[in-house]
Amino acid sequence: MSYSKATDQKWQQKWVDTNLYKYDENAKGDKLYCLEMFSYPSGASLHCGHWYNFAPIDTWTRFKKMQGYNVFHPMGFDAFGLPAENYAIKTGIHPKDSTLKNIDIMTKQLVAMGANYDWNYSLNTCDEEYYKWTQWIFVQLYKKGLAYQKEAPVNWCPSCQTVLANEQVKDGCCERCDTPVVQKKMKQWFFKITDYADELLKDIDGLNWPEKTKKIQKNWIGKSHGSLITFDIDNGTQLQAFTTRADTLYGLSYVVIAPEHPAVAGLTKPEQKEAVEKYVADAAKLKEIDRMSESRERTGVFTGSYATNPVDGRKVPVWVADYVIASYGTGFVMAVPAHDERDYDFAKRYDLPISRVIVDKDGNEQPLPFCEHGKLINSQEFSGMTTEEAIPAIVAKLAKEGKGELTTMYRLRDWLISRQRYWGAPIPMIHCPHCGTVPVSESDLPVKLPYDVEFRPDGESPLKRCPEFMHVKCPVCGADAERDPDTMDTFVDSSWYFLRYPDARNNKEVFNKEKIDRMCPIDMYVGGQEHATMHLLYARFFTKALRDMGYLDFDEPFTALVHQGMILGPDGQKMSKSKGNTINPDIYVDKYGADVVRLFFEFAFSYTDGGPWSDAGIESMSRYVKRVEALFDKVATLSDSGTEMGKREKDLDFVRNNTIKAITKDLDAMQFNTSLARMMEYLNALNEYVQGPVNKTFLNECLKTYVVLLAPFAPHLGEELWEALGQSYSVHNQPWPSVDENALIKNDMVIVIQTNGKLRGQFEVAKTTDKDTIIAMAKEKIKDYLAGKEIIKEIYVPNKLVNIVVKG
RNA sequence: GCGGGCGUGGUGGAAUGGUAGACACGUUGGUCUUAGAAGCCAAUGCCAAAAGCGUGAAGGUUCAAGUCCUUUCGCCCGCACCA
Repeated sequence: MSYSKATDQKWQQKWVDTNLYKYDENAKGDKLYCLEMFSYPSGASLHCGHWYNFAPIDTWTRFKKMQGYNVFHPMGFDAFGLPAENYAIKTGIHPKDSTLKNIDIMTKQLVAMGANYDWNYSLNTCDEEYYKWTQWIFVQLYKKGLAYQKEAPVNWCPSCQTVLANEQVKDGCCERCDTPVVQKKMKQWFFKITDYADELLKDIDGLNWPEKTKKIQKNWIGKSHGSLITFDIDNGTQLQAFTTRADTLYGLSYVVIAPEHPAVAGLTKPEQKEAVEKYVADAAKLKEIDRMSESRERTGVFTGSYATNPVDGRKVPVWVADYVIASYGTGFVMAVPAHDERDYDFAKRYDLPISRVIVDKDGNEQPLPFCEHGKLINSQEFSGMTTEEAIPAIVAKLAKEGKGELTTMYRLRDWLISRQRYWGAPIPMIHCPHCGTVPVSESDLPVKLPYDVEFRPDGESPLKRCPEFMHVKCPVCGADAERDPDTMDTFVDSSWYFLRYPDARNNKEVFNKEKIDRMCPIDMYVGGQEHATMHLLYARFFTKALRDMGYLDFDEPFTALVHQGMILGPDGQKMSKSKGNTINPDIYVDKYGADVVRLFFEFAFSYTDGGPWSDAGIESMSRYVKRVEALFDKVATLSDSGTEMGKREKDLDFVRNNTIKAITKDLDAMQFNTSLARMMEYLNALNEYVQGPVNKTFLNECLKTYVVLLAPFAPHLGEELWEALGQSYSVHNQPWPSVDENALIKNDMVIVIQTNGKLRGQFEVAKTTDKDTIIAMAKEKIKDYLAGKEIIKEIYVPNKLVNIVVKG
């Protein structure tokens, strides 16, 4: 026997011929919906990251199937997106053609991996049959008031030539291409995810997700408790400021408005006009990364206007300064230099008054700026109160005049989903000169993405240059109208794909409600951590919005979540073409077979950590496979020695059952590496057993157990060995072995001897031995250590150890 | 700055407060071979070794600490002018 790629092909064919992985929703067993994040059909082929995500989870789902779960495990493709479009611009190959070709290649490779997906449930987001429903959901969100258009300063990536969502900007740069992002004022479509901020935050606690990911989402949503305070401005208007420190209001020195704030022009007095306009224009030119820079000095200009402090009627100047962000809170803040670092710096720079109104808890004057909570001074009737007492008290006083309220603010902002690019789902909206913006009739969906389009990016959507696409009749009044030329962020496509899988061929509705409620939520979701604030947040929002519209009945899409680690290059660096340290798994599949590559990924690291690729590691798994085969070859030549079930057999049976027990537990927790370590130990025990006389019947049982345990890890080799044992197809339909607890009961136990916690020796005794005897035996064994020492205490941990506490 | 996480042999990595280093890789020696490779056998935390010392460092709790607590250093990640 010699496992190779040919073995893979033999069994892959048989699996297809026998429909082994066909999902039957009526099959018995508890439903288990397990999903890996679907992949983008990129250029060449499945890379190590895909393998590491998919192969171990394939093992896990096989294990769960053997345990009796009715496992639903589909796979699809996140097929829209910029890389295909950029590739098209470079090579002239149409995104649709390259994408469909890549999907075909990747599907073949997933089959070659030995994955157990039922392809009848597959989907692909660039398919009309799919994006029809993406557009349908957009229309439902629009009707529900959760999709709206707004002119706002947005993040613009000059390289990708499109706007980006906040979640797609990292350190002021485009998450995809690392180009510094600039702010641009544009009319764009948003999804009102902020309506769900509170629920998205609240429900995180109930999720079986990695704590870190939960924390990242909580921080991203960023709830903070504070107050809204209304200021009268001397131009007759009012402005609201959000603050967490209403207790410092008596220390107010000035107020600040963000340069992008629409009220800036109205506040600017004629004599300040030139300076303010220049400042606002300069701020607009700044790249996000420069504006965020810590080393930058805080600058601003006086608008000429004054605001009235609502608690004491004093007038304070209104400044415009870019240290205030238009999109957080109200874009207008009260400045208390004595108790805020930023305001302090600013006041120093522009020589604005600084007055202390907070002392520490003990009444001491701390150096300014003092930003901690404390006690109020110089604050009229509130003097002497603590920060915690003063905030509600001051807000209550303001509330009487309608000028204050306690409130919560979120960092989360609405999700900008328009993209000025071609390769995405068109936004199903029509702009009519008479009726305004109206949705496409549902019966007219999908709005098909035209094939022949000049998709060179120039800051405008390529679809704008396609008259056949743009010209349309208004669905309300029938007048000549225009389509929305933008396409949707591809994260929209992936925000609901997991809801489509169970009913992927439904052409009447987005999905059947009864079916989706039965199949969802997803019991186990596996994918990269980089989606913590993007995909995972958007998908939760979609689920809740669809629930509120009555299309489904659950609150959260992903009950449990696991992030696989990352596979690095052999040099320990992140794999990248520019570093030349990429590994193509195909080469190794050809040379060693898919099972060896699977085993390497599963054995080499703990799943959530990942680590560097290693040729030696692959080689070692190949040797393991050869050792397994060698054992089976050897046993085939052995004849029964006629031995009874003696000590050697009992010892082997112990290892067998111990292996079952350990692997059942470890695999459940996705600890593939330790599971395989147990398999190697079991193999070593079998090898030792076959050195001597064998009870062939018993040995065959042990080998059958071995193959059944191995099958989820190495599905092709598993079939081959199962066949070699003369068993009937398929090993993957075998039940997961159960532990014979009797076999784990040993007559003897090993007692460890310690003095003061230090190891001094060990011995074996019968399990029935009583405590006093064991302690006496232990003392006898280590009498040399005890000589001349005083015994203070004797500790016996049942069945485990004796610790003698000594002095001297 | 704030918030998380992680530091264990030459390497990847194991260890419900109870034998640290499972299982592998590598290395060394042996065996086989004309020779090499592969296999197989043995050894392998440090120290020549009895003893002793060992989980980034320093304290503490405990009969017993990689594991719990405090301080500290280093690395990684998330957020960051969020009012």
